[in-house]
Amino acid sequence: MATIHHVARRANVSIKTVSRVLNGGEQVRPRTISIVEQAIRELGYTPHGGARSMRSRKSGLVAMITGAISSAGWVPYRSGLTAIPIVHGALQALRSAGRTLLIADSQGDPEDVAELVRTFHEHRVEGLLYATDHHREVSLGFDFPFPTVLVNCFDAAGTPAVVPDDELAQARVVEHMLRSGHGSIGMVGIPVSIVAGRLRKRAFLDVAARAGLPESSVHFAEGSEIDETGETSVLPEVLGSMLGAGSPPTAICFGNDLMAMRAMPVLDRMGTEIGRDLAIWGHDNDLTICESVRPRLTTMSLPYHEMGIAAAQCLMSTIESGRTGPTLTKICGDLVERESSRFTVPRVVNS
Amino acid sequence: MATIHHVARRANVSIKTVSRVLNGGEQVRPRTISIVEQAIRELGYTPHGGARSMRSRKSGLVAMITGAISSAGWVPYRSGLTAIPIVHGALQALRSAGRTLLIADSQGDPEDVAELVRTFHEHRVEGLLYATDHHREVSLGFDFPFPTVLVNCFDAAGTPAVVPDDELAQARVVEHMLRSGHGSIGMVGIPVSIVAGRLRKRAFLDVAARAGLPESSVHFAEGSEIDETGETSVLPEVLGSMLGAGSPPTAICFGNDLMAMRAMPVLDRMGTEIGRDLAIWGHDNDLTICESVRPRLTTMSLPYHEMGIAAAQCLMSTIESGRTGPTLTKICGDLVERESSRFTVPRVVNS
DNA sequence: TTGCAAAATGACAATGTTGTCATTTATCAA
DNA sequence: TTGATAAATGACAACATTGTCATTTTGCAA
Repeated sequence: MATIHHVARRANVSIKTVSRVLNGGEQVRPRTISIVEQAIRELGYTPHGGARSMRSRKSGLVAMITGAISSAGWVPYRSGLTAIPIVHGALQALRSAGRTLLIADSQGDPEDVAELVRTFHEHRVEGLLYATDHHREVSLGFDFPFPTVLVNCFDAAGTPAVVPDDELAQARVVEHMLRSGHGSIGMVGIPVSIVAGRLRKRAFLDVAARAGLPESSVHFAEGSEIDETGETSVLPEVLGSMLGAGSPPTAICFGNDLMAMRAMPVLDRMGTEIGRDLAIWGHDNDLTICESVRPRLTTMSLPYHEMGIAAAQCLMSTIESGRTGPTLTKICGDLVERESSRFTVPRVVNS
Repeated sequence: MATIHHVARRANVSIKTVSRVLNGGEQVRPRTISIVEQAIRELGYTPHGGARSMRSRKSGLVAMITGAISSAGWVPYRSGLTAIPIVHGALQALRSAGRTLLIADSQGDPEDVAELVRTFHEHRVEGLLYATDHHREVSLGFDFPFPTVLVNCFDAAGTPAVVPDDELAQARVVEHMLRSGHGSIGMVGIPVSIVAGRLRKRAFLDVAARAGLPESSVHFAEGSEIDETGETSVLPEVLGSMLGAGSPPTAICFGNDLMAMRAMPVLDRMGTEIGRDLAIWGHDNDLTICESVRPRLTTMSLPYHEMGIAAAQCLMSTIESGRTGPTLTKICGDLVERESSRFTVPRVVNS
């Protein structure tokens, strides 16, 4: 395989000059550059990254660990898939900066992480992105030998992290409800034991209160886990009591699109018609769901792709400057408006 | 940072002995091994993969290109997500063999591939996995400077490839239909312009014919693209004419779970009740869909995870032996039986 | 003890690149 | 033309390993 020596010989220059052409930045005569470049082309020469990294202490490699791609044992369900846009966003940002991504997943096992870090360190990665499948707190357990940015999670130690802005997202949903004229609103959230559930509940209640809605017109209930399979659903009970209340909501936000989809037949059986009696919102912008149900589901997207980009950029700036970036970056999704939040038959919703 | 020299000095041995301990295989006294290992631990030494690869010409790196993670512009829809289990399977197989995965995606742009290959070559990857988001033919356009295995795709040049066994999968669905006693069966497939559509149609018709079903009891129609948004659906028309035929099917297989899900309200409006008048099957085992609809959807899974494992193993054996593996490996999914293929009220389906 | 084979270890070159510093070549004012 | 300076290039060491081959140590039979 061709080396820098072969190129140098062919171009009749020293290896150092070839190196200069390769790396740019230093002064080389344009004529010399083109001679060297031709030699490179003719020999099909590709520099050896390993040798390079040895001398320059720069590998151009960034690693990513993701319990995101799988939790233990690979269950190809929602949870595993959601974080893929994070990978994609990071990939995109890294590539346009000329860096390459090494990827591995932790299989959900913390012991694995130590081994992965060692492997990455062997390849002299310059930084690490650590992504989880949902917004949660983690504890890394030990020091990484390179700059690290958490994605979709955060830790008590204050490692730089990029997370979704669940509070602002929920606030925007409520504002959308109010702007649409709803005077009594409801939310069936994901459990408050989950970070996103906690933050969204708080924002839902806060914004409603600040808007001056009376307590009797603000309904909150906790739905089931993301992966409930439906048979044991609490939705009939929850929706029954919420819509049977004194001043029932005309707008309900569900904790995620899956829950919203599963609520639809329940509402139907109750005789509550979306578009006539009720407007609904989801969370996540899962297109398989949102574009399939009728009416199509209005939802607040999770900005995973943007989070991946932001995290990669944050990491790269840390690598290049040597200084740690901001501790917590929150990114808010967009409200994707479809039909489920509108009334088909125009009517005055509130007074 | 600690190097092999520091370890050698601390352990009072030569660097070569440390190297031997690191790589195993050669004779070293157990006592020496433990002294060296202790020195390694104390110094927190990690060998430098770059230096290693330079001398030994082995990087331990395998690359993966996937237009799978995104097609142009990142649309976080079904198509992009489906191939993730491939990544996961490959990751799993590679890791247990002590290899690390470099990953990038082609953004759907063939020009990008050339650049990616160059980057990978710089890092001296030992092999490449090339995965697509759906089963299709590709043409690589140029020679890769390392062994390559295609996943979920194949080319005219006969590059080793691992693909889903769409024909066998469809055959199994039909056999399941027949075993369940159905005497008239139907299929609303994905377009035959897609490889999977073509293969499945052929298998559907072949198996039905071989089973001796009269032509009038075998119904095939082509549904829309994967990403149809529903408003322009051909399903009402297709299902109307299929179920209005002379001897209408009591069992229908849809081209994918999404189509099956979208067919449900259509069937409902037609007064056809699943579980009483009709049994249905899907393809893909998309859990978001299959576990959410009622009745839950019986489906033929796509073995992406297994394909990832098989492809990685095929690639590694090529790397290690220097000989190219089998040209085409077909892997069949499993039939996942849920309620949509059963009749709730027991009854004799046929004669 | 001695001698000999086998086991264990070490010295040193080689790998492909970049950094350091010296040297040659070009440019331009006097 | 001549210096003086800047620009361009080169020689050689250094980087962190492993391969080759030589040397030392060990184990064991005579």
